[in-house]
Amino acid sequence: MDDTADVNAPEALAGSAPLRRLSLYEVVAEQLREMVLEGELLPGSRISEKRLCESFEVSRTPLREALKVLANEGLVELLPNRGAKVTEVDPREVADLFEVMVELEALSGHLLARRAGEAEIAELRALHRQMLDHYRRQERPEYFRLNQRIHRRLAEISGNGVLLELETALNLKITRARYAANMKLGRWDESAREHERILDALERRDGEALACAMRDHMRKTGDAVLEGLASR
Amino acid sequence: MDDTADVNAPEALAGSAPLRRLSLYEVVAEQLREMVLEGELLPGSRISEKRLCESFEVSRTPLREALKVLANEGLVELLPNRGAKVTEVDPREVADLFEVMVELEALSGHLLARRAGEAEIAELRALHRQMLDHYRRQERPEYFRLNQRIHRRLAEISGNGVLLELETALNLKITRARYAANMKLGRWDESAREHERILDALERRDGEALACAMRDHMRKTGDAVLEGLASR
DNA sequence: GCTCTGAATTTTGAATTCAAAATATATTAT
DNA sequence: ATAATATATTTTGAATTCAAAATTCAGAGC
Repeated sequence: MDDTADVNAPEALAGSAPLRRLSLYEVVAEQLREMVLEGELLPGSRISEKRLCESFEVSRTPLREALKVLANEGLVELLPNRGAKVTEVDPREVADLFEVMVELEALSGHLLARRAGEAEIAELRALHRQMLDHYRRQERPEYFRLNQRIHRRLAEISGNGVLLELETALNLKITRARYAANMKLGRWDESAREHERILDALERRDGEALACAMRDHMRKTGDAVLEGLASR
Repeated sequence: MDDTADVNAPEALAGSAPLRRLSLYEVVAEQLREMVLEGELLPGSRISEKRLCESFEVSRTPLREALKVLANEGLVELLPNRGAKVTEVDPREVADLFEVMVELEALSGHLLARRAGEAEIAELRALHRQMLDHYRRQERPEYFRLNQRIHRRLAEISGNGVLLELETALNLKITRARYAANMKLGRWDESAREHERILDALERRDGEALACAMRDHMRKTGDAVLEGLASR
């Protein structure tokens, strides 16, 4: 307990400080989240508090608080008196997840057709065009990023805060399932065409068509992920 | 730090111990949850850690862990460096809540019609009859309890774990909104008739009708709660 | 040789302590 | 008397400490 020199490293994130009123446990939670999502911490593996404390250079208090947050998000499991483990990706649960997500997307579609402003539709169209550019240039990471951003924007513009929260939360698990299925993004072309359909319906403000398009898109994504999970 | 005699009170919950491997923070979280739901801690009020620690007779560590859990459930808000406050009941958010819940109920209905076993349908019918008994005898608390139990059972039997979790989580906030609207249960008669419709559709295994009935029931509940909230 | 029992060690749960931020109070100058 | 600043107190954030539970490992018994 004495070989590491500086226990407190206050110069850790010095330099630019736009707004860093972040509690320590929030920083740790975000790091952990990423590690779990990207598979750096493998599903099913036990989490040693000591190891993580050392790697993050924080005490156990904020780490344990962060673990509680992650547990509520369903990324880790807290076993009584025996620490935490990363939750397994259960295909059954993933199926349930998509079954719900599909309906949330449909609701989103109905709301969007009613509530989206002209400016917002234009913004989405612009994002869509950008994404297509990346598609043509085969720039996967950028494509993926824009894809995510469009979906988030759609949820935001539907104007229902609860819906946005739920979609965000479920999307966490979906992202994880994707990684687990070794398909950070599958179905480039198909997916792009489905997005086209979504944008079209939105511009026509055809709620029913939009709901169907979004529902379909999510359903197909789900099928692909589940297939990927099955063939491991 | 000296007037209270025993800091550690190990004889707190002695006696019956069917299984008590409950972490302290879980117990505290459950207590807090109840206090917030029942309005014992008023919306908007600041939470003093010291006061609560003393009243619960625990140290700040488990209390703070519990607060983090409640924050994720949306019952309290964590302000950086200035503690926690009970979240306000925002009619706008409650409206969003029901907008989503209505669709989740519809999904639940579709799944139920497909997946419920005969035995489970019989069980639900039995619970329904019991509830009607309490209705006839005007036993409000028992009626309310059965009502809740039926809804939970419906969610369970629909066989989608994610759906069950979401409905449970959202139901927390709905319960809180009900209390805030001073209507622990409104619409006895209407509600009973709607339940009748639900049971009928389920016994006929008419997915469409069941989804409609459940959707309607939730929508009407929402309208009533929102009306109650508006007239405060 | 294997299993079961029982210490020694490690790991977790919870209380306490220390430090920093925020709030309240007092003091002084205008 | 009021307002602004400085100081004291309280309250929160995070590290440390202490105790209890679980795990590991050794040895005895079969």
